[in-house]
Amino acid sequence: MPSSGCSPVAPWRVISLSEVRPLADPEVARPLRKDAARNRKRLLAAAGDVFDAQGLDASVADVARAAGVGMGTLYRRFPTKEALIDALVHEVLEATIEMARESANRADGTGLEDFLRKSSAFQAAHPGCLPKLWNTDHDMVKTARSLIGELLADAQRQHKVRHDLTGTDVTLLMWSVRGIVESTRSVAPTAWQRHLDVLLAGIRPSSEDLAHRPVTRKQLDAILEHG
Amino acid sequence: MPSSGCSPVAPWRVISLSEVRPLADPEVARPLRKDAARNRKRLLAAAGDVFDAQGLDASVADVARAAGVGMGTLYRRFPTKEALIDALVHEVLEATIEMARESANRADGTGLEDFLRKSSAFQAAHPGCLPKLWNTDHDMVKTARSLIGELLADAQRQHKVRHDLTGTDVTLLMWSVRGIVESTRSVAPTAWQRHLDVLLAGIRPSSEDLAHRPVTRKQLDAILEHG
DNA sequence: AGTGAAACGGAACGGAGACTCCGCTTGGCT
DNA sequence: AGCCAAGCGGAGTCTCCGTTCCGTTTCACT
Repeated sequence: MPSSGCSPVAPWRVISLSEVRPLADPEVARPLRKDAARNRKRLLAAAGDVFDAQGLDASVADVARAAGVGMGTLYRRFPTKEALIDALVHEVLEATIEMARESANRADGTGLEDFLRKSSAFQAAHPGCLPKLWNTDHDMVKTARSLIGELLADAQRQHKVRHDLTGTDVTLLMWSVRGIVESTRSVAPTAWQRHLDVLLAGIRPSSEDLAHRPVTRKQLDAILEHG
Repeated sequence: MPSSGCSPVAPWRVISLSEVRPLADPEVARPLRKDAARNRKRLLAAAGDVFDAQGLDASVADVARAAGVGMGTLYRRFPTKEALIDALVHEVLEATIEMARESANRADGTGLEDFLRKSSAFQAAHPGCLPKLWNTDHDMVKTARSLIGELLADAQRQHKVRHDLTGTDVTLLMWSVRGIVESTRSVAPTAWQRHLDVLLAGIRPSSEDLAHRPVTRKQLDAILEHG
């Protein structure tokens, strides 16, 4: 069947799938059909809306309805509800990592605070998947952590934050903001800003050290496993 | 039917029910039969254990089994799962209020920090009902808030905490600790202490005010309504 | 235009869990 | 001792929700 005399473009060729299937497994994968790709985007957008509004307990049927597709479509694209949530988490983590990279460009010691303010704002704008944000997607979480570690080190070099602060402290700080966002978003959507003010005041240099020992990295890793 | 010639002690008399039925409605109520009172205590204890271990998603059947009673017994004592949780919340809030009163006796400005450390420790020891702690039982929550307000005022008078801190800030602070307890209890049950260290550092007097406006009392009240 | 693999919709399934019902038991009173 | 309201256990009901199945439709390639 040599139609045009050459077949350099086999039907199974792999070309820039990252745009269409950001979560594709490492095996050979076909690009999605146009309608399928469109529905995948709709589903993710709808899931974000629905979970933002109702929390992760919202039913997948609600998501499918909001996306204007049937259950079958949803489940062909995301094999379980968890996979759907993971995809949302993936997006938020990706954005968070990007923000950490941008803040790192400052290198004047203000990157950490800049990052904390921006990433908190982003999370406040995407509250739906917050409960799962730091309990999944091990690799991205670790990437984020190491970037945050760099931001922290820089801030400490420039004497912008207390010397006894650790990376795990900063992680807890972010979880703390997440908790406030979750608790207050319905009636005081910007309350986290005030809370972050207090936290930032708490991490500034001080003559007296924090009274208790920090959490170890290993302990936080354990949360990822059986979160 | 005058059996003993007098009936000063009618079967419906109301005597010191608070011990047996702390949540009894304001209407006329009989004391519980001995076995019923015993089972009520067992149920509350079991519910605490089960929810502490598995979270509020644990099934009521698990609670009944842990208490060694049947479903019927559980539901005669607590008409819904929510009522059972409310009873637990009630206990924790009661203890919290008591702690606030004790701390207030200091009146040397250290009461607030003392209260925050003790109540956090107590909550960390009873994590099961934390998600509902501040969303139910309006009256007790308001009592707690006003006591906290007094602790704060005293601390500010003695220049132990920053002058621009409000009662709502302290409330958010407690919610924040709650979030950290919930997130870390499985692998780092004392992590909240370190986090509280940071928060306490953040509320100490400072030359620069917090950047954002505090949440209003009214906003926090709204959370109680439709939590 | 024709074809078939991929995708679609939504009804049906299965399991989990909150809650109810009812026949049996027991504490507390006379 | 005897009565009976109160209490008890736990099987059964009902609803909700994640997931699957399958007949129909649509894309994409020839």
